[in-house]
Amino acid sequence: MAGGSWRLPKARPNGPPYFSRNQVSSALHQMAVLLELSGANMFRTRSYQNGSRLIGSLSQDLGELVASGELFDLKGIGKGLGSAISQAVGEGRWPEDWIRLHDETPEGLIEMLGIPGVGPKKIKMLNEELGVESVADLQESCVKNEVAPLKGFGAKSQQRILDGIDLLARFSARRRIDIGLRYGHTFLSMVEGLDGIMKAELAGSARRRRETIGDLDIVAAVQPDDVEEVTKAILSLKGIADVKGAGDSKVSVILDTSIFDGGFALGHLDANVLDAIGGEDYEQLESGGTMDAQIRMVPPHVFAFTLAYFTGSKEHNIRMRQAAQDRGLKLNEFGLMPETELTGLEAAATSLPATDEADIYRHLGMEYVTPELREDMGEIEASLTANLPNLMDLSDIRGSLHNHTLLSDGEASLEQMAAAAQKLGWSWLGIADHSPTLQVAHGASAEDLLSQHETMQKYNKEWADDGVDFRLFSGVESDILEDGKLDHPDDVLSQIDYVVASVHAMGRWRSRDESQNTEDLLKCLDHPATTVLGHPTGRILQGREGYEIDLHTILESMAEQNSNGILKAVELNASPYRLDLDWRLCKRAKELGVPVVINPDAHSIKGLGDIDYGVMIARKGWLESGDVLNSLSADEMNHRLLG
DNA sequence: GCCGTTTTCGGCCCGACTGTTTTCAGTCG
Repeated sequence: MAGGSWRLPKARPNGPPYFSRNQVSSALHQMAVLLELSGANMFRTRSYQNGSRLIGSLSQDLGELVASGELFDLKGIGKGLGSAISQAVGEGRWPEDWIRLHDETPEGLIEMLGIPGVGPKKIKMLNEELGVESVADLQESCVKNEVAPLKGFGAKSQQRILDGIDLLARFSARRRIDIGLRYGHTFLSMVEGLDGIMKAELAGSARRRRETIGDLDIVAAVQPDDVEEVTKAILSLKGIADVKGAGDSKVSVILDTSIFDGGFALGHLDANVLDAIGGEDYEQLESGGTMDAQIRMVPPHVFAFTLAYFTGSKEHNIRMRQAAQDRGLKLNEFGLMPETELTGLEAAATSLPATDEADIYRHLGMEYVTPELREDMGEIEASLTANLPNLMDLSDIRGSLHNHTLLSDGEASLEQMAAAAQKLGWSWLGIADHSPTLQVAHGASAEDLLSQHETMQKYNKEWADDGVDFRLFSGVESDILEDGKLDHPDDVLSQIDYVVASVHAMGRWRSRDESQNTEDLLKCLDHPATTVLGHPTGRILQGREGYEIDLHTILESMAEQNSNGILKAVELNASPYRLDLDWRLCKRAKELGVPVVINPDAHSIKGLGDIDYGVMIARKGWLESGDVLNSLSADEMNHRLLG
């Protein structure tokens, strides 16, 4: 969710519209959390949450929706939210009661929501009874034994809160997808190998390929008679640092890096990324990191239902349940059945059968929805009308445009990178080393750039003569300077094949507002040499927010140029630290007809492998092979770049 | 706060777990 700061977004100076989609979405999200803390009706809270999601994923222009009054036609926006948003966007003022609620709520209470087992009701009570206003206050109260005597609390609750605070302090709960999947696949293969496990699969956000993963969910099919033995076997597996609980159907553990035989290493990081995540200290944190995992054991005949349920998302599940209700059925983790007095596994005896998840969708008149798409972002409707995309996959990749060599801050030579790309089965590779302004990355001079271009031409000719289906394209990752200017003179840029234009001066860009940043990027994209917009928001996952930018406007402008036959592609930076373009906007780029190019931003041979994460996110963003430049042959790519 | 053709009130997805209770509230996914 957008935000980070818990103040209501500040109005632009020159409205209307005074607020962007992202800002309104962020304000609604903040309100939902604050309302929850104030003890408001949970359904009211949910309305704000739904509103936040809805506005955040709008493709239409919010200013126009407000001006025309069509805002009120959106399902989920009624009189209350509609007039609040209209006033904010039209006049630049948030409603008085929103401002008041912000002023009245200590920020520490929001932080307290992160403690496991502590929710809004308990926070409210702790605040009212003990005057607790922050995590630190709460810790102190627990130590002084003030919490246990409170009604509804007790000695165990108090200890659990203390443990939770400890956990919170050690590391924020979510991990990047590369780390999460390494833990997930390693642990899954260990569990799969145990006697009594008939089959097992990764569920949850890892299976949905979210960019960050909270904890691992594994669903396993086990005969009821074997559960006890299997539980024992799981608990004796390597890599388990702590056992949080082990019941009849669920084992909950904390994994640490001892699960990895060969130790745990990070790949090469560019200086910008290192800077954002706190340099070497972070590596320490990383190697000391842990990951929570839950294994749920169910009888084989309910496996598909449990897998679907724990794959989520929560929002997707809600829609699925409604679809079941529409057919007079009830859907839960045990089955899909007529309404009955029975509950749990007993009720499941009356369930329609499902050997896999596709059966569940089929019973509801839907096409199978691949896990990546289960976010309630239009997949339910597409599934009901048989309009789901035919998603791309790794085998569609034939090259990528944004990679580095020794010429700037890469670790491998041009020759090594080319050989590695060929080994991957690619038909082409684009090299885009840094431009001079980015001194921290040893940005290459114009002379060096052009000399490397010559070398590539020479290799290309040799390959062509030998009948080798491989070609290098020479580009540059140009910094975007003041006023949207590029970092080399036009006569240099015109000699190479393409330009990836990226923002690196994060300090300056983050200190400016959305409209200024957007304006500069639009100017840069108007430059005839600019082909690709690199890591469009500059975000580092778990590290820093990107600069503010109206990507909808940017993409619309790029769409217009493409429709005039001018290639302007948006990068999906595949580094697991970035995954920028965000998957939610991949779908928008596709709708607009803006080509996406998945780029590993490789600084080493190994770095090329990050393309995998890019493909995961591209799939999550509904992309088909025809939506990405990576699927083009070398000849087609040559034609798109050079006409 | 939103929704709706049995519309202006009474619903809003569902179940497990935990710790606190003596029949349940809060939290979580």
